[in-house]
Amino acid sequence: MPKPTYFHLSKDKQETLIAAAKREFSRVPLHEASIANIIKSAGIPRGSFYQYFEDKEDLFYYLLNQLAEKSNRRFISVLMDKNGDLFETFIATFQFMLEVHRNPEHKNFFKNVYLNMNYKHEKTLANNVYEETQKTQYFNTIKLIDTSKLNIHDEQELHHVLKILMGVTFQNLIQLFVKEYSDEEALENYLGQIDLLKRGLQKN
Amino acid sequence: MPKPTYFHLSKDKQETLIAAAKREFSRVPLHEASIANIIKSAGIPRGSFYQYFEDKEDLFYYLLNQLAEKSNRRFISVLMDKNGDLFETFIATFQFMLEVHRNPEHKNFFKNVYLNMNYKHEKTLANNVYEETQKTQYFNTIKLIDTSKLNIHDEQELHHVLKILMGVTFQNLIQLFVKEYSDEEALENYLGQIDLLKRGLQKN
DNA sequence: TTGACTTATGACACAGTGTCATCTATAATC
DNA sequence: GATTATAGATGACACTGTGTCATAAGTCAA
Repeated sequence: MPKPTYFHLSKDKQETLIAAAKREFSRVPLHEASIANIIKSAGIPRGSFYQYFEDKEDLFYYLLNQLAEKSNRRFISVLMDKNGDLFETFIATFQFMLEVHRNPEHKNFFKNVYLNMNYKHEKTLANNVYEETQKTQYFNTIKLIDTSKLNIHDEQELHHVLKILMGVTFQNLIQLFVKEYSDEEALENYLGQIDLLKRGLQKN
Repeated sequence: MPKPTYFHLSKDKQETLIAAAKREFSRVPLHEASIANIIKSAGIPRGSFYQYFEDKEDLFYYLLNQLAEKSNRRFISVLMDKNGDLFETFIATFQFMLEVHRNPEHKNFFKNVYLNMNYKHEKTLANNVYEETQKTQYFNTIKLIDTSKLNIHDEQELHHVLKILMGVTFQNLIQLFVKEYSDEEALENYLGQIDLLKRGLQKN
């Protein structure tokens, strides 16, 4: 999290900084990004940067979290629209992600995020809110799921299902950038995998 | 790949270098590792390093690939032992991985690999051989799979199944380090997820 | 006006990278 | 055996980037 000083800045200055950061993180992935570029682009001195953030990563994950929050709020609202149908929700979310990632404003940023997706990135994208509210958020979300359509016996298995769906979804988003799939190809692959997951991998 | 000069070195010197690299990559993940430490530990001058490798990453992926090759050869031999049963093979491989990762010789190296697992790491671990032989390798492997037990209709779906199983397996290995699970807990979770995958996530 | 506190600033020390001119060893040719 | 060509070794150096810190500048309450 940014230091308190950052939050004392005017909304204007905050946004200038975030915009500069996004520009740099769209140019190159986190580990290649340079603070020098961000401050030059934001027009602030080096010392100031360290008044606001611990380091590069602090800023990056703050930015990523902001974007993730939007997606997660959307995920929840879709889940409600679809009356708790988890598969429909994941598919609609995947389609929405395809749109977001095609948007020039976000394209390169997400490309750099997904091609360098690691545990910490994924966790940030998957958990929208900071620690205190995390558990509550999780329980609120799973309460919305219609478990009657799922082949599960307990909450543990529901958790497994979410893990699997999340994993497959991220994997497919990564492939989108790696293989440079068209939206149609990407969706076709994703639907194929979701379908396999639904009906089971083993012949009965 | 290392430069030709590296392969002209004596086996002895090659191993010294690899050992030094492994030491450094066990200490910290790739992006925090320093060439300065590796050369100090291997006792070679800085200039020599660049005679042998493009950069840090070149050395890292060469090392990771070496270890991955071992695992993949093992995967294939297990697949044959299990008469092409993909689920049994993945489970046995997962168990073997638990053992490998508990081994002090490898533990910290793999911890750094898995906690910073990204697309490129995963690809290296999943494809044992360098480009020329990759496709052949893949086709040889899938020929060993007993597809009669799988709920699939074509090769495309077989590919999906492999993607899904790989993804879930890596996810669980990452969790092993993130959550610091015991081997028993890790295996229980993995078996739970594989079981769900086999029987399908949707109630029929 | 003063003191206490917060924020701003850029020079600086430090760490690490990749290159290159120069030296050394080894092999090939006459 | 002398000479030339080729490959390899070496470490000083230029460069890029990080995080810190002493100092300056605001801000606000008493």
